Amino acid sequence: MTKIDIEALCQERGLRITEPRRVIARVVSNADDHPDVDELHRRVREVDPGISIATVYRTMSLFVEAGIVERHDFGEHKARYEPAGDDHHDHLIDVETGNVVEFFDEELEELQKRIAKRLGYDLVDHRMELYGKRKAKA
Amino acid sequence: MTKIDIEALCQERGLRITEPRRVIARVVSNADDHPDVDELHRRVREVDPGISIATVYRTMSLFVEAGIVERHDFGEHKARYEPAGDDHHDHLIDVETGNVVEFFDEELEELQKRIAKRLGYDLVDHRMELYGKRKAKA
DNA sequence: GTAGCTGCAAATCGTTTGCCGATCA
DNA sequence: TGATCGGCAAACGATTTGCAGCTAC
Repeated sequence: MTKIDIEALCQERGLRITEPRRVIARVVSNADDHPDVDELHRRVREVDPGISIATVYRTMSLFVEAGIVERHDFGEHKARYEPAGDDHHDHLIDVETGNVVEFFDEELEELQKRIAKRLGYDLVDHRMELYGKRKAKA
Repeated sequence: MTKIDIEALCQERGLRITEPRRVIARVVSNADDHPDVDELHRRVREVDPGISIATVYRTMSLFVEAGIVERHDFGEHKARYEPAGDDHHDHLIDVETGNVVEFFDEELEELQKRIAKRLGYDLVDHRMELYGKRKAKA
């Protein structure tokens, strides 16, 4: 989905543009789901079987720091990633299938800020996941 | 805070009431913060230095399953616990001190259900944490 | 007495890191 | 060429588990 511009990314931080980084960037860019590291590694190896999982970890950290990828923790004790768009959104996880549905709700965003404020804090970040069961089709 | 009735708990599931369980129950009951396993273990050992961390883990799982303790993951990659009251609440974590503030907001609860519904799901559970920075005192 | 518990240490799982040869600017 | 990289395997931190002895019932 979101194209990752490694060239620019590396340029502006004096990093090298290497084959592994190119491949990993492409894989993440193409992901329209929320793959974990193993899944990313699997996809990466389809392109270049020599890339190690350590490199996937290192590169993902790089991307997260650069702000072009978001790391999530959906309570499975392992990281899941998605390309960071400019659109903020939260997640609803289907408890039966593990599927992740993205959503955005302005009212929710506002409410959160208001709650933080009421408690004497400025909202810096938030984590919000809904866990739901698909409603029976009517 | 919330008194844990191990006698009853063990009774109804055919478990033994042992010294370690008694001690751990007391420590958790007395906690008015959100201790992690190491902290629990430390407190437990003040009462009985022989209790191992494995037992703390095992017993906490027991309590969580029994629904008398809640396990949280505030994004530190380790569990934090609190006695489960009948009052549901969410958490705001002070990003500077790590302090946890509990809060409840009816509007928020409603909104979450509404959002899930809108997406075609019945809300089963939710996780919501606000991360805030204390506002400068006026 | 015996099934269930516990301590200990080893195993697991996701993730990080030290080392050293390989590679890109 | 020389600083970065990346592969490999060892290290790590939280948590779990196998085993063998202990204890509540």
